[in-house]
Amino acid sequence: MVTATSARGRIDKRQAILEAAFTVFARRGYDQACVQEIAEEAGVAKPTVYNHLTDKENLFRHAVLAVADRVMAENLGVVERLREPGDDLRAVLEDVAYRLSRVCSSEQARALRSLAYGHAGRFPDLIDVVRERTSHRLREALADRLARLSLAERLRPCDPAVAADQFLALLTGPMEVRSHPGVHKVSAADTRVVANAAVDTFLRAYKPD
Amino acid sequence: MVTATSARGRIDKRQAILEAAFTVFARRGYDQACVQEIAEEAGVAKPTVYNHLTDKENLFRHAVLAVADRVMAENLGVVERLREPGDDLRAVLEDVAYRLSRVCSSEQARALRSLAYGHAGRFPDLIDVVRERTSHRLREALADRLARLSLAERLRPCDPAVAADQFLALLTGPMEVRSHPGVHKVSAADTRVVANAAVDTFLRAYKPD
DNA sequence: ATCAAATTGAACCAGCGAGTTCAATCGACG
DNA sequence: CGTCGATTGAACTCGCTGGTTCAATTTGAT
Repeated sequence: MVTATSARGRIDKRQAILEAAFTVFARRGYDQACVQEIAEEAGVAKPTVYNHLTDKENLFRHAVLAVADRVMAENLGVVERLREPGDDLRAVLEDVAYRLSRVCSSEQARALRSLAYGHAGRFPDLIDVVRERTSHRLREALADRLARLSLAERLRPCDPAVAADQFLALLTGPMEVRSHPGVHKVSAADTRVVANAAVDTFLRAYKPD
Repeated sequence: MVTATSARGRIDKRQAILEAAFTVFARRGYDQACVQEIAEEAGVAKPTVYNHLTDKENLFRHAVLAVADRVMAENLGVVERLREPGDDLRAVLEDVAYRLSRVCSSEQARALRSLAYGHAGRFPDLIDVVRERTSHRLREALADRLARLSLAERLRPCDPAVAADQFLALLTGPMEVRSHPGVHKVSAADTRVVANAAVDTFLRAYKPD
C-alpha cells in the first residue's frame, strides 16, 4: 500500500489540476484552453495531467462538477438559516437574500454558469447536471422552508414552488443586470440594496392577510 | 453602378450567409463551427463567404448582431402595447408578460444569450452590445411605461427602474427553469401559467393603496 | 452576342493543439 | 545505497481548420 504522504501527494496534485483546469477553462473557454496552459497553471507537467485525467473532455467535466458541488453546498447552507426564523421574518429573509446573492454572483458561480451554458451544444448532459446541483436543489430547499413558513402563517397560503422560483428570480434577475462580466464585481452595498428590494416586494406579495 | 436586381441578389446571398452562420454557430459553438459547414448551410461556396465577410470573427459578430437587432425589435414592439392600457390593467399586463416570455424563450433568443455569454471571454465587447440591445433597451422601455402607470395611480408610487427589473425577473427567472435547453420547448399553456403568476405577484406588490 | 463581375470547386499552405513516447530524474521506502 | 513508481521535459505524430489562390464557369446587364 502507498504511504499516507504519497497518497496525499497524489490527491493534492489531482486537486491542483482540477482547480487549475477550472480557472483556465473559465478564462479561455473549452476550445481555446490548451492542456499545456492548464498543466503550467497547476505547476505540473503535461503527461501528468493525462496520467490523472484521461481526456481533455474528462478534465473539463470533473473540473466543472467539482465547482458545482462546492457552490451547491454553499447555497444549501445559506437556505438552512430559514429553518428557525426569529420573530423578525423580514430581517432573516434579507440576510438569506444577501448571502444567496453573494454566492450566486461569485466569480466561481458566474464562471460555472457561463461554462455550462456556453458549451451546452457540445456537452448537453453537463448542463443538466449543473442545473440539478445548483438551481433545482436550491429551489427545492427554499420551497421546503417557504412551505413551513406558509403553514405557520408567517406567509400567506401559496404554492411554495412558485414562491421559491419568484424569490430567486427577484434576487438573481436584477443582480445579473448589474454585473458586467469580468469587470468590477458588484459591490456589497449594491448587493444589499438589491436583496432588500427583492425581499420587500416578495413580502408585499406574500405577507399574510 | 450595380443594378437593383444584382444588388438584391448580393443582399440575399449575404443574408443567407448570416442566417446560416448564426444557426451553425448556435449548434456548434464558435470554435467548432467550421466555415465550410456555414458555406454549405447557406448553399454557397467557401470563398464566397470570405468575399462577403472577411473573417470568421467578423462573420460571427455580424450574425450575432443581426439576430440581436431582430430580438430587440420584437421586444420593444411588445412593450409598446402598454402605452394605452385599457381599464383592465391586469389583462394587458398578462398579455405583455405572455408575449415577452415567448420572445425571450424563443430558439433565437436563447441561442443568442448562449452564444454571447458563452464566448464572453473572447469577445468581451460583443456581450455588452447584446445586453445593450436586449436587456437594457427592454428594461428602459418597460420602466418608461411603468412610470406613466405609476403617475396615473394605476400602480403605487415606486422606482420604475427596479419595478421593471423585478417584472422582467419574475418573468424570465421561472421560465428558464422550465426550459431544458435543446429539448422540448416550453408549451404555450405553461408559458401562460408562468406569465399569469408573475403578473399576480407583481400586482400584489405594486397595486395602489 | 459580349463583357465584367460574381461565384465556384479544388487544391494548397500554415499553424496549432491533442495525445503519445521515451529517456532522464526525483523521492519515498526498505 | 538501491529499487520502484511517479513525474518531468522534450520531441514527435497527426488531424483539423482558417484562409488563400486560381482557373473555369456562371450570371446578368447592355
